[in-house]
Amino acid sequence: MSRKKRQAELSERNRQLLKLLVSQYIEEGQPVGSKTLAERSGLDLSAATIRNIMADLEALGLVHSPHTSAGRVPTIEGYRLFVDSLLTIRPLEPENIEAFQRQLDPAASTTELVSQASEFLSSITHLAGIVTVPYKLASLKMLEFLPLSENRVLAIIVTTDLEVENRIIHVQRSYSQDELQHIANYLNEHFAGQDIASIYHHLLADMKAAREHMDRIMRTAVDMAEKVFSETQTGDEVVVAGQTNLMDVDDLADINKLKELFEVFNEKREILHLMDRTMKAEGIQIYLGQESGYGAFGDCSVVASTYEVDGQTAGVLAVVGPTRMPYDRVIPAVDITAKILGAALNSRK
Amino acid sequence: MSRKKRQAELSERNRQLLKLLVSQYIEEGQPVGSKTLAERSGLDLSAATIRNIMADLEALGLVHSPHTSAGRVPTIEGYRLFVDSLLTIRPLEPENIEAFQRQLDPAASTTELVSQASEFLSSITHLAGIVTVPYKLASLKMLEFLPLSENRVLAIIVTTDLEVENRIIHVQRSYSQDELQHIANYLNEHFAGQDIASIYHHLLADMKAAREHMDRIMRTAVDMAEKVFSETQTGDEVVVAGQTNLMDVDDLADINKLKELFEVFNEKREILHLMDRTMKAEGIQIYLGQESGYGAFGDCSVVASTYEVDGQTAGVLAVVGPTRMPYDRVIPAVDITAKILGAALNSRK
DNA sequence: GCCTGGCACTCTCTAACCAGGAGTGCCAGC
DNA sequence: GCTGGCACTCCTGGTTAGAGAGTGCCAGGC
Repeated sequence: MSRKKRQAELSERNRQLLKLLVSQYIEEGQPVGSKTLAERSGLDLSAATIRNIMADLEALGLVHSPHTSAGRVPTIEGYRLFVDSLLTIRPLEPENIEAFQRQLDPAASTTELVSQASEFLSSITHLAGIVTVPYKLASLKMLEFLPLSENRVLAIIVTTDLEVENRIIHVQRSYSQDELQHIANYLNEHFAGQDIASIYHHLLADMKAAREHMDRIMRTAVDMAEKVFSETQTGDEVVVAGQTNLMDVDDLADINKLKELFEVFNEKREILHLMDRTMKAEGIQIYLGQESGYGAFGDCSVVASTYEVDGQTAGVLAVVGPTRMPYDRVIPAVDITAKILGAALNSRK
Repeated sequence: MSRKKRQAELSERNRQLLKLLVSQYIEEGQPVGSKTLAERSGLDLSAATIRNIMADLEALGLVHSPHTSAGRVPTIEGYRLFVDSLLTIRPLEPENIEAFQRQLDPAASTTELVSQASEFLSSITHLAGIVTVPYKLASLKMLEFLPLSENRVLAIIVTTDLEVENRIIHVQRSYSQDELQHIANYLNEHFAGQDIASIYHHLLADMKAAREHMDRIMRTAVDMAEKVFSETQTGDEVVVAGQTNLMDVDDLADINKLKELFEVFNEKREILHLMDRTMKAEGIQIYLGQESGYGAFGDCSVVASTYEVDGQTAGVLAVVGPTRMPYDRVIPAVDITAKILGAALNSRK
């Protein structure tokens, strides 16, 4: 009895049938029955045989039928096997890629590039696109302090990627414009051109080593810089585009589910978590349904990839859609977008 | 025949009945019939009499029945009359107001305050809140230029409301850091402390008058300032909160309608249009359904109000929800939020 | 002239029912 | 190991019937 094969090997033929079944289901959204499968397999097998095979696949937990007399639908495990080893990629049309490349303005700021990438992802897949802004990738161009009332100072940080960030920091006493200028000059001399991340670490070393030899102003300079850059570390921004595309997806017709999902997008916390996990991996990651570990992603899956700047992974970009999404298109879309975004960010160094 | 009354006066009794009908419908969401109305009117009239009156109201176009044997539902005109002259306001609980006031951080930046206001609106009404960031309200604290490659200059504008804006402007030739410093000094001397709007107008006058007497550097200073501030004029930012609340509203169950609506929120153009119209009016404006003139607002209505800073209308805030929304709560919510936001912005001058 | 109870009528809503169709599992035979 | 055949299950769509809600109109009363 083939039923005994259990976890054991899956014959090439059965793998092909599973592949067909999953693609078919992804396309039509309907449970697929033995007859259709027999017709389209090109394997010259009868429906009855297919039925036997299906029973095997079901025993392996790869497919399941919603009720006795419906066709089969892939399970999460079925999808897993499909995306991991059965899928044939359908590359994007060069026109689309070129259009995207043309549209990217090399003079634009980082956030703009990121949001263009997110838009592109969502428009090409008709799903939701997510891109995190690059993590501490920029280096410092200029630092500036402005006195505010009551021991507060406004710090303005301009980075080489043309972002301007501002933070209000609280200090021990109030400083005059001149003092602050002095401090800023000192810090600019030392840190301009360095990348933000290493400034933070460099700085700590400096501080401990040289503290004795500094005058009071220099010490406060160091203290202030620490405050400024420790906050800057948290690069928790993420740009979501095309959420509304998900409202067309009939697998996500349940308004309440959809609401939960949208709230996750707004909250951004869970998203960041997931993006963070992706950061640590390599290449394209696919989180199928509940696999992601977030309840609200019920029938949703995520195709994510890191992107690189300067040879280092700088951020993550992803597409969110129903588990029943055209992976053969979405995967290359994510892949190419990651490469192009990385290149665009790189070219501006 | 009372049917002849047409546009003529509406007896006090009939007005009361309309009021009851509308409130009842807003609460229950079901067409309301003569029997319920007779019971709750407190007027000691029989259902049959009510029916006659309803027929009159229908002839006046204030109510209409979805089909022969359903109760009556208010028309847009019916709602109009209701909100304009029948409604009894139910003020917010002081606890809620105080909680909001406590939560507003006077040290926060303008955008933060605005988005807190938007959050508050949406949480108190369980609908979507919209707040525009104040229009040219701030005055200039400091201006700074940084040279970029290829005739581009990064301008950083810090305003007294602690916003930091940056623009990339294109210039005729490239300038050195020193030249730019020079220019910035000149502009800061002249414009620091002035409000952004009047700088733009002031400046134009200056330019025309004094151009002859300036050296070349000063002239370019003026040119650059013009570029910077002309772009700054467009204060087209708007903060939307609680969109997802609208997904619970059963009047908006149609996913496609909802999608259109969400896209309007994302686009922001139409929203800004509407907010702009509100800017020009005074007090609370209510746009019922199609009245707003925007198709996507099909079954939605908007309760909007300007808010003032420094005695001048500075921006608009609004609640968007189904036309069948509890106006008696939403109106005071919008009203009080406008006042509190205005006060909070004012206190930071 | 206004209000009322009564009555017939209309329309929606729900449940129930009944094919028709699709797909299955199992079996016996090749 | 594959196949056709067959009985069975379950969903689907359309139809029907009855209940319920509300109406419009009418005739009669104050």
